[in-house]
Amino acid sequence: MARNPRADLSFQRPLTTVDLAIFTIRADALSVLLVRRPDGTDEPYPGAWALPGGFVDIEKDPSLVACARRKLSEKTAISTPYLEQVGSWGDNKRDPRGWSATHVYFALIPNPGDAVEPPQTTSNTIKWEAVDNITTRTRLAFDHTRLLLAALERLRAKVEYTSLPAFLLAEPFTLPQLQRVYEMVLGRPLDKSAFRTRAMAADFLTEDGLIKGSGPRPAMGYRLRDRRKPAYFPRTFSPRDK
Amino acid sequence: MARNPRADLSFQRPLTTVDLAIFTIRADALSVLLVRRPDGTDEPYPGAWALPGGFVDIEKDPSLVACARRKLSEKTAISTPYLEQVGSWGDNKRDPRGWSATHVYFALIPNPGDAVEPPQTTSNTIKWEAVDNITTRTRLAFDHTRLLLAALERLRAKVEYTSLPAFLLAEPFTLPQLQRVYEMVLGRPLDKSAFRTRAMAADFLTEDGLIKGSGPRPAMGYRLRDRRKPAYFPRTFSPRDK
DNA sequence: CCAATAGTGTCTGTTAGACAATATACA
DNA sequence: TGTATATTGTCTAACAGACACTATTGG
Repeated sequence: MARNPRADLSFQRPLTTVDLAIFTIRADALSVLLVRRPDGTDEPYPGAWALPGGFVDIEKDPSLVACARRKLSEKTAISTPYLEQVGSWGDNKRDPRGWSATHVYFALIPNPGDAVEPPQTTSNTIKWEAVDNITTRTRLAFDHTRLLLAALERLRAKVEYTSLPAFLLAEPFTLPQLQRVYEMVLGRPLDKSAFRTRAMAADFLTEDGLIKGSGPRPAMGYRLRDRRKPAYFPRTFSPRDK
Repeated sequence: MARNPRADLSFQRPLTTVDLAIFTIRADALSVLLVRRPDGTDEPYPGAWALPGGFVDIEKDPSLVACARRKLSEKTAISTPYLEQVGSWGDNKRDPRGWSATHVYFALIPNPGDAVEPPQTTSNTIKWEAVDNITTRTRLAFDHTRLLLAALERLRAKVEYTSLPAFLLAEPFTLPQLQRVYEMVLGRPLDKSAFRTRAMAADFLTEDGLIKGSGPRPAMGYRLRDRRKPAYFPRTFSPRDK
């Protein structure tokens, strides 16, 4: 009934975009990929840093997730990341070009080396930024600061009770490496023994031989049992004194 | 850069809709509001049951949430529900009228009595359906079965560790009533003593005088300390034998 | 043998769950 | 007083966190 008067579909449609928060570990810190907005007088936020993303192309993109994957591969050449939707944001203010709604995803990729920063990108159109440098006072294009903080909040919340950080490491990795990633994302130290107990109990790792040279004593290397989805712990991490 | 060739915004835009899973407790069961699609040859799924929702009206709706609230109040006359976004779904198949993306919210409202079913709606254009009757074989319009199951999954997941079910009760309510709601949503019994301990420890209730007549011994009535957002428990419910 | 990191063992406080016991209303 | 429900108390197993201890490498 509410749709009847508009069955002709002639009314104005909102702009539809997909934006991505692509996380990885770089320089011993959780980092996110930013791209520079193009210059040009008819472009909003020219030259500003933004999350990678853009309009849904209804010719090229069969779905929102496909659109997210396309934009991800355009920027990183990573084809099998962990990808999860954060949510959507839409109003008449966030884009000066008109009423727009964006669908936000976050991706976790292993430390990408140079796969993400081909030579020409030293021409500062793309960069990794440590998330600790992102605050509400950060000036990203559009409302991307807000979107990024929401993605970060989601990530940190789930890290408390899932194996998500494993997707930020290249395989094989060691348990001490994995623990360091947890600590970087959460911003607090974790007990070694408790961490190992939890990780093994969650049963999402398979042994893959000792890794030498990483320190005085070689550590066991592990691979993920299932790279598609994380394992869930029965409880969250929580310090005793809390 | 990816936006440059389209700076004119002349490309085709997806259809943008908002759909709602409005939950309440009815007839001692968790239920969801369904509306009947209008008849008419130019309407998709004529006469089929669907989640309430529809196109975003960029004239009337300043934002997606505002759009969700508008559609909610059109159907239920409830103005202060608990409202949470579930996510968004979009592809070229889900709506026969074209590439469409929908933003899905779920709402929790107290048992509404007749506020939701005014006299004329006995003309079967709107109904409450127990969620236990919803399966993947249910035939709702569009992909609404999938959307509803996602909303239900989200609700059930959060009920394990939040006070969300309290939003399904009219205030004041008793702890046994609240426990029954938890059990209805989760589909399993909970231990009385453990439930009370958790609820009181979470500190989201305020006493509101004894409620007589609900049984042999009157129970304490409670109100929510904050009707805007739920409390979070430190752990999930979990039976010992699991 | 020492330093450094990997990995394990032990202890203890907390707490959820099971279940028993008590409290309070109405008939 | 009896019955039904509300509310509290007790016991125990599980387990996270703290922290000490052992293991294994290179120098």
